[in-house]
Amino acid sequence: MPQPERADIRIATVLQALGDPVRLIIVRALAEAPGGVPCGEIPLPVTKSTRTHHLRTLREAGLISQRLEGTRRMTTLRRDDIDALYPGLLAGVLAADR
Amino acid sequence: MPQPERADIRIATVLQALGDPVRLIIVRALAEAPGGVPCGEIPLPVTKSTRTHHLRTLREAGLISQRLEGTRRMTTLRRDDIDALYPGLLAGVLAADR
DNA sequence: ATGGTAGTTCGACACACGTCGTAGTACGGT
DNA sequence: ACCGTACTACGACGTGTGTCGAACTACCAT
Repeated sequence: MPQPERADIRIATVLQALGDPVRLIIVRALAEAPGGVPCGEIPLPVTKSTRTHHLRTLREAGLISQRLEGTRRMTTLRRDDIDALYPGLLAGVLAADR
Repeated sequence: MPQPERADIRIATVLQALGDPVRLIIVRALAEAPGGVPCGEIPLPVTKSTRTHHLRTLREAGLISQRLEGTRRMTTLRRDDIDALYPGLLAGVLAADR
């Protein structure tokens, strides 16, 4: 499950990852559940494989972290890392009405 | 010079516009010059036409505003609008070292 | 063991995107 | 009037991206 260190996270990659409606849904859902969520439980208007694709994009950008838990992949937002690198960014994104 | 009203700015479009290295250079340069800058004066590693393309992307996303001033296009960051819609977002982006 | 649940991987496909060069427009100065 | 400066517009090209279905893997329960 490759995932960048905090020092390797790039702002352009993070912003590009956030700039997709489906991935925004994921990030918003994860922000509501600080303990993490089985990624399959987030309702998304796409198929399983597309879901996997978006989760990989977010993970490789450094926005989320995934750990195996039995047959599920527990997904959490890396809020501490993102807040440390880009203070206010997530708050601004999550505050958006549209 | 089409440019969205504040109410028509979409977070996904804004983030997608910010998720490009060249456009990040532009936004950072504009953030340093609150009064606006002739867009040709920002050093960019691309040709004129590509520069125009990126400026249009930023303008249509609602991030910048351009007004004609003689033969130059004065470009300003719409910081008030973005800060009002997504408080902290620009601060986080601009705080990024990498 | 068997089967079901949860995800990933692999092509494939259409479309969007960044880039360029060339041509065009518009304004200002000489 | 003419020319230079500053940018925009238009196509073209290669690459990246979001989407899907089908096949595969891993784990748990029965």
